[in-house]
Amino acid sequence: MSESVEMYLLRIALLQNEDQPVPIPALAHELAISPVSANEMGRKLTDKGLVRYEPYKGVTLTSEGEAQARQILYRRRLWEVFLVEKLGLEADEAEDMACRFEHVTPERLAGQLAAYLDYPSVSPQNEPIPYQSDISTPQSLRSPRSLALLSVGEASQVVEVAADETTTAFLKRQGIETGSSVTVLAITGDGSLLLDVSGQRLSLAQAIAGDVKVI
Amino acid sequence: MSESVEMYLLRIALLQNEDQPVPIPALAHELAISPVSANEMGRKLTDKGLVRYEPYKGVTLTSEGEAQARQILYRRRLWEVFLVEKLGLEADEAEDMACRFEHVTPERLAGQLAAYLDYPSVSPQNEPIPYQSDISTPQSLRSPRSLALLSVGEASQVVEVAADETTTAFLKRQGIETGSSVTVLAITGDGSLLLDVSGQRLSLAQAIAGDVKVI
DNA sequence: CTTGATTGTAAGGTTCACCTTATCTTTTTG
DNA sequence: CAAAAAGATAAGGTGAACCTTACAATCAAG
Repeated sequence: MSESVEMYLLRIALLQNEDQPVPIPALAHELAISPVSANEMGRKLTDKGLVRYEPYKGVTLTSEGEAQARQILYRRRLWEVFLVEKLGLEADEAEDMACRFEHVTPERLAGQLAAYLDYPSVSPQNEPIPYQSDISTPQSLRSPRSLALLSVGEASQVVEVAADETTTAFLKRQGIETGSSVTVLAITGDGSLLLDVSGQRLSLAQAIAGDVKVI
Repeated sequence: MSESVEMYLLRIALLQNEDQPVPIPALAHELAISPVSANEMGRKLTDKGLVRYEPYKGVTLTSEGEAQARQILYRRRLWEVFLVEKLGLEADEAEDMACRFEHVTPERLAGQLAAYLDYPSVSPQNEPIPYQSDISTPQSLRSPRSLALLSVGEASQVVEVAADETTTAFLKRQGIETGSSVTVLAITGDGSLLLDVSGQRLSLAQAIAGDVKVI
């Protein structure tokens, strides 16, 4: 994987939230590259199976692409920690530098660096560091989103229940609280959901599903 | 300056000893590049004023080229120290990695790294680290060699005394230890040397001179 | 001093990641 | 719904750093 492919993947990962595809022009702008070139690269990445490209919508990382992006981000963040904590750089300089190092850091070395730094969990800017052990939750690169936004078949982990006390307590009794896993089994026309919560079926109105944040 | 230009310069610096031009085929071999390409690059470097190229002889660094090579080597060695001492890599792995980092390390960062490492004077393989302030001693790019190999008039710095304890202690009393400067005043037929060690004269048998490494 | 081995150079090709210009096609909006 | 704006794509180009093949110049050794 070339350095520029890595840059594309990482940028896409950082821009893509809520599973919204990243528009090519936005990507091009971020990477300071012409839209035509970004489009071209978009197709190359598609061929490599790293990205899904819906014209006029944008690109989305495949799980393969996301795994790669995660790796790169992991390296970048570790280097940021090193540069700031050990060498005393400013956070923004550190980001620039880390951006160079991330592309020349093999897996093993990243591991050794992580050990040296005592496995920090966040970068100097408080961004999370995606360790490989988190591979089971590839979506943790993304921000939490509402349960109501999942599509049928998607499985997620609850990270927050932002409802009133009664509702929260009710959901907890149904097995929905921070940390629990849910799978969307069905979505009705009015937006209510049928969930699988550790083997139990649960039906939720959209209004309530909207208060449950998952990653 | 591109990465590959840097690789050429560094390789030339490391191969070039005693001001002998480095033959293009040798350089090509070291860099695992075809002789034709190396020749082409030789001319490019000449155009940039980094190298002097005498056909059928080889290339020699200009002072500009040497300054660049020195910079790169400085970065590489610092990274080697870091990788071995802090991350626990083996010396040869460290060299490989350092070789990647050296090209993405700006001057300022190198300085900060040097400070962090407490300004080491040699790499894990005991190769000298050419700090900018050493510009007056261009031979420090080269590897340590035995004191016995110097010629009359040459001045050098001791980097290692690889002798038994008694000898090492004796030499230390005579002013010969890591860091001291020596000048060869004379060489006899049997290979023994007359040295100047900070104003004092000292005569050494070849057998002993062979154990003293200088740069 | 010629001949065979080195070394150099010319010519043309490849890949990568860019670029511009020009021509669609789709989406958005008045 | 039609026109303007946004986005996609096609075509062709650039420079860097490689490559191979082929031929020319030089050197070194008999």
